[in-house]
This record gives sequence, C-alpha cells and structure tokens, in this order.
Amino acid sequence: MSTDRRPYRREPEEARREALIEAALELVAVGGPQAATVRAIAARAGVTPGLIRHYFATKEELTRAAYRRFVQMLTDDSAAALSDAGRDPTARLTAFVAASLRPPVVDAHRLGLWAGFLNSLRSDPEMRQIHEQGYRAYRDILEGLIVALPRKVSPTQCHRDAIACNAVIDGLWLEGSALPQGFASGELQAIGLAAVSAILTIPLKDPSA
Amino acid sequence: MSTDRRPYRREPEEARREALIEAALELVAVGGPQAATVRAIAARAGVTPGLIRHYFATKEELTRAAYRRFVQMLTDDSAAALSDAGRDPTARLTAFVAASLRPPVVDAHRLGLWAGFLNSLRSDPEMRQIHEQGYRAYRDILEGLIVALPRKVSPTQCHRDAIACNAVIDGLWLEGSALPQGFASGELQAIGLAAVSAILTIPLKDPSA
DNA sequence: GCGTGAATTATCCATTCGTATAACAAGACA
DNA sequence: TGTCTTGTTATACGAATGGATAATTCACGC
Repeated sequence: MSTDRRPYRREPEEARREALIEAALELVAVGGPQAATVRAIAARAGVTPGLIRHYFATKEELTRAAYRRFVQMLTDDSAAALSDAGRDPTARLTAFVAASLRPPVVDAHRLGLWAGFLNSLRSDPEMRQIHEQGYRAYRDILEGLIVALPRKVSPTQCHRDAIACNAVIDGLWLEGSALPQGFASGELQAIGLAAVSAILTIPLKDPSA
Repeated sequence: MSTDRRPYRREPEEARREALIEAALELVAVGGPQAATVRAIAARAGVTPGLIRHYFATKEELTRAAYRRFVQMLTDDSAAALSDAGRDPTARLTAFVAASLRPPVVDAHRLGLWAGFLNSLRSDPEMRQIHEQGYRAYRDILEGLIVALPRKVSPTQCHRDAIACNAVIDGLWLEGSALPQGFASGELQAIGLAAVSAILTIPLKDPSA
C-alpha cells in the first residue's frame, strides 16, 4: 500500500544548512526567539522538522550558527563600503561610518535580530564568545581607520577614540533602526559624522551634504 | 480529612499586582521573554500560577503592565536628577544627561528588559503605544531642557537637536549597558556630555571631571 | 464568635515544545 | 537495471506551556 508521502529533493549539505540558518534568522527577526521553533524553522525552510536534527545536533547549535552569521553580516556590510573608498584615510573613515548608518545595516529586522539574541548571551557562554569576537572585529576595523588619520595622537588615545566612536555609531544605529521614520534620509549619517568629527577633533565632510 | 494545603496570606490587590509585575520584570531581564512563564512568575512572586489569572485576564495583559512599569522607570530615574539640579538651564541639562548615563539607568538588566520586550512591539499594537508614549515623554523632557538653554536657535532646530541628543544618549546607554566593563567610571557620562555639547555647540562642564 | 464572600490553591486540559527513532525513497554507482 | 547509502519524512514521547475550573481557607462585617 502506497502512503502519500511528501516528495522531496536531496540537497547538498551546505545549501540545507544555509536555508535553515536563513529561516531561523528571519523568524527571530520578526517574532523574537520564541517564534523560532523547530517546526516553524523547518516549515519556512521547506523541510520537515526532523531534518534539522540531521544537520544540527541540537536547536541550540542551530541558534549559534545563525547568530554567527548575523554578527558576520553586520561587520561585512559596513566594511564593504571600504572597497570603493579609495586610499585617503579621512574618506575611508567617512565611508565606513556612513555605511554603518544606512540600510541595510540600519534596519528594523536587524535590530529585532540583535535584540532577540541578546538575552541568550547571558546564559550561553559560547554565544557570548561569538558576540565578543564580532564586536571586536568591528571595532578593530574602526580603530585601524582612526589610527591611519593624519592626527598626532597616541595609540592609547586612538583606542579610546575608537571606543567612543563605536559607541556613538552603535547608538545611532539603534535609534535609526528602532525609529525608521524618525530620521530623514541621510540625517542619521550626518549626525554620526558630526559626532565622530567632534570626538576626533578633525573635520569630516559629509559626502551627501 | 485535612489535606496539607499550602498556607497563604491575603494581600491587597495593589501589592499582589506589584509583586507579579516585579517578578515578571526580573525574569524577562535575566532570561528573556521565554523565561517569564506563568509558572516561573508565580513561583518568584511566591504564589501559585492560578493566581495570575485572578489579577490579569491573560498573560499578555501582565506583560503589558510590566512593560508599562519598565518604561516609566527609565524616564523617572533620569528625571529624578532634575529635582536636585537647581535652576540653571545648563546645569539641569548636564544633570539629566549624566543621570541617563550612569546606574541605575545604565544597567545590564535594563538592557535585557529592553531587548526582551522589543520584538513584542512589532506584533502587539498596544505594546507599541506604550513604547511610543514613554519614548516621547523622555524626549519631551530633553527638548524642554534644550529649549531653556541660553542659545539663539529656532524651535525647529531645538527639536532636531533634541532628537540628535536623544539618539546619542540612547546609543551610549546601550553601549554602557551591554559592556559594563568597557567603560571606566564616569567615562560614559563624559563622552555623552562631550557629544551633546558638540551637537548643541555650547560648553557643558562635566561635573565629575 | 461566625457565616460569607472572595482571595488563593489545586487539579485538569489541550496544545506545543524539543528530541528521539523508525520507515522510506532519492540518486549515485555498479 | 539493481543495490546501497543516506538524506528526508513520518510518528511518537515526555515535558512544559497558557488557560479553565473546582476546591479550599482566609479575613472581614455583623
């Protein structure tokens, strides 16, 4: 007797993992972690729940993989602007800051993701490690850009400046993502560049102004 | 026959609601929304789960009450500094900004709360309304302080300035709460005052410096 | 003191969660 | 074309969830 079993296609391992991670991220972004159930993730990825355990030993492991991808995405999208930024240190910093303060980095879904993962950081040390690696990667890029500026300041001061600039950028990212309609186009980047400019005591010309 | 039933004391309605809200907030702060189950909240408040439904028609209602309290707490703790700030507008703004960038406002648990509630804002319109009321209340206080400054700027510009200052403060709050060990004592407030000072183009003396 | 209303507990229910395991079929290779 | 590996589905299970209802016992008014 032939039961009507769901037809399926075999996919390469990497594609399946990718699809599952993608589905998990979308669900967390929209509905928070409690929406990213095993069944919901599987449904969104177009597979049955059991398959998740075939690729990830536990749901926690899938969650970590998803978070790893999210963190990577954040820095990558900001750093991508550097490839078109030429060689002038000031222009490069400007491009980096501006890219961090516009879509797709500034985005309500990304903020939802960030918030959704935040509380797992407290309980799961491995999640915390992923977070700190990503945070440091971003700040290292920023600090490198600041060091390259034509200023006469100590490395220690550069480090402190990087922390302050990072804080301002993060904060504006938060605000812009939380209140998309609260800022006119380009306004967020203008505020950010002005603040960074003030912190570093160098003029940064807003290219969109 | 006397079964061994849990002994209890009757409490006034307000005290019970308070205890339940408090318990819910603590749980969300530490473990995210998924940790704030009906049973966990009841246990932490020292009652049995059924009692929750006696005071709140649904768990969602308790969640909203808890969020309402949290939002109130944020602005109250910042505004409390104004009562000791005297009458000088500059000193008042300084006090307000500084209070927003130190404990208990800057606090990992509060950040956890904020993140935990964030995604419910998307799905629940009532939660969204609570959020926007609180956000506006905070920014109105800030804008009032800015308007009172001895500057010659239009109300429109004051409004824009308030948004920018608010963004910077929020961002620093986020950073300080997320990375408590990342900033030396008073450093966060110093950065915030410097940034606000730059945005408003007026000198703000850091009282702790 | 003592009934009486209501605050509180106890118990139950349907649902959903993550996970474990067994059955199946797709596709590569002979 | 036939067989074998394994990617995939199907089913089941125990625990935990939010909610409903019944059973108690506290505390206040008389």
